[in-house]
Amino acid sequence: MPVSDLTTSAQDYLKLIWSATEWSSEPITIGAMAERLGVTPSTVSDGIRKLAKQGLVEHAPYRSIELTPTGREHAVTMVRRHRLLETFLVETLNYRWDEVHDEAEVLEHAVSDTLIDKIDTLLGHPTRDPHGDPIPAADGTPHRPAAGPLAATEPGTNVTITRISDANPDMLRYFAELGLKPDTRLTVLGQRPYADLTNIRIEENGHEIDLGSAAAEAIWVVAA
Amino acid sequence: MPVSDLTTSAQDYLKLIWSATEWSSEPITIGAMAERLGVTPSTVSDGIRKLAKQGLVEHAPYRSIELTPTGREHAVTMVRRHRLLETFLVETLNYRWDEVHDEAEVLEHAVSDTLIDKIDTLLGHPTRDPHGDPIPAADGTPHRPAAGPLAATEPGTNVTITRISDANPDMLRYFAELGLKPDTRLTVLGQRPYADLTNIRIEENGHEIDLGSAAAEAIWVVAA
DNA sequence: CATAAATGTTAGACTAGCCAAACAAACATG
DNA sequence: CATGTTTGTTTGGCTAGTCTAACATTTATG
Repeated sequence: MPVSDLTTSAQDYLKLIWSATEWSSEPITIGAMAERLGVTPSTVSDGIRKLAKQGLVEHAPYRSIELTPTGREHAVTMVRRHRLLETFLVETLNYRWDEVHDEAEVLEHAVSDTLIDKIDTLLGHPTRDPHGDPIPAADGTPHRPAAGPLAATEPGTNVTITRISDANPDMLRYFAELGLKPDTRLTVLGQRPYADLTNIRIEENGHEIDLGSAAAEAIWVVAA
Repeated sequence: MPVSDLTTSAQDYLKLIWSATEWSSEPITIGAMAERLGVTPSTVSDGIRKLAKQGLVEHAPYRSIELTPTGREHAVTMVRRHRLLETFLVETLNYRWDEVHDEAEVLEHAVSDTLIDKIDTLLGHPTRDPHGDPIPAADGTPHRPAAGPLAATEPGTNVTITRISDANPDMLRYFAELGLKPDTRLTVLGQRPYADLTNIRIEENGHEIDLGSAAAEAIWVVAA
């Protein structure tokens, strides 16, 4: 069964479950899903039960949610669509990287596999989207760089930004103004846990700034 | 209310009603709509009643269907979306002109106004789609060339193809093989109404061929 | 370790789109 | 111009997604 035979909400559920374990590894809860999708927990509970009946997730009532191999395949397909679309919107249609998330969120349910292939070809098989997130290959193999959040990086370390969460467009605009984007090099000057601040220097322009914890959690880095 | 607030089926209904009067001028019937949309008449009857309640169509039971000004505005927006998307798929993503109809049919419900504007800009504000159909401007003004179907053209006339109906992809592929596309010049050699055949010469390559009535109705021409 | 708080599930109701079958109006023709 | 055929409408039923409110289970804590 192709992914396009799933309802759009089933596609959203699978993608969300997969995304939750892309960077952390704690499985997502019904409540957290409801929160992210903007629906009530009862809706998600019901939806998950239907996905389980279709063999796309494993779920015993009141217990955790796991993707089956088939479910994971569909989820990765949706993530691939989303990230290729984001890249396409930026590269080909002159969108800014902070504008593409919502547009891709809708388009990913409407595009055909043919269109995705054409985009992939036109862009030369890109491996990262505009926020630095890896684009899974057509065969579904993901590649997860050994990155961690800026908030958890030791002071004194030289790092390179790998990815920036695209969840909050306002935050993305702020990062863009500061010159923070994938591949930007930073030095972590200090962590002040009680103030929830991370102090960094941006090597490209020498600016020293403080980031709150929401920001320092959204930026993922690897040692330079 | 923006067009994106309508359900996708409402968008389809409005577009279809508008399209029915683009080239002919007989208003469409419930039955014809059902046929084109692949649903039963009862579904359409119900849908039209809802559109009337929203002030998008005028419809007294058992009588004809007319778009209100608001309804027409939304319909033209959808036609504009469809034709710009078709053009974009051909120009930017290397689709063939016979492949784009179905893809655009789905995408037109998912794209934002912003995306349509970006496409329009990228393509340099095109005025015709790959099949020769006029693309309504953003302000909704359509432009309808003084064209008529090839089937109704006097023998001996020199004509230029203005548009080719995109309803049937197989037919489009056949036309493409013959070299029939917008701006191709033809001479109508004869009309044989009882055999339902139109005999033409393609000026570009000198070929003389017969077209059945379905084909000769799908090709619209103007005197050269 | 019993109980309260947090979390998840079920039940019943609503909307939108669709269908089949029963019904109503309009139209076409003998 | 009356009647039968064609066309359109209504009714009741189905699915999918959503909600609220009632209920059940798990977890955390006093």
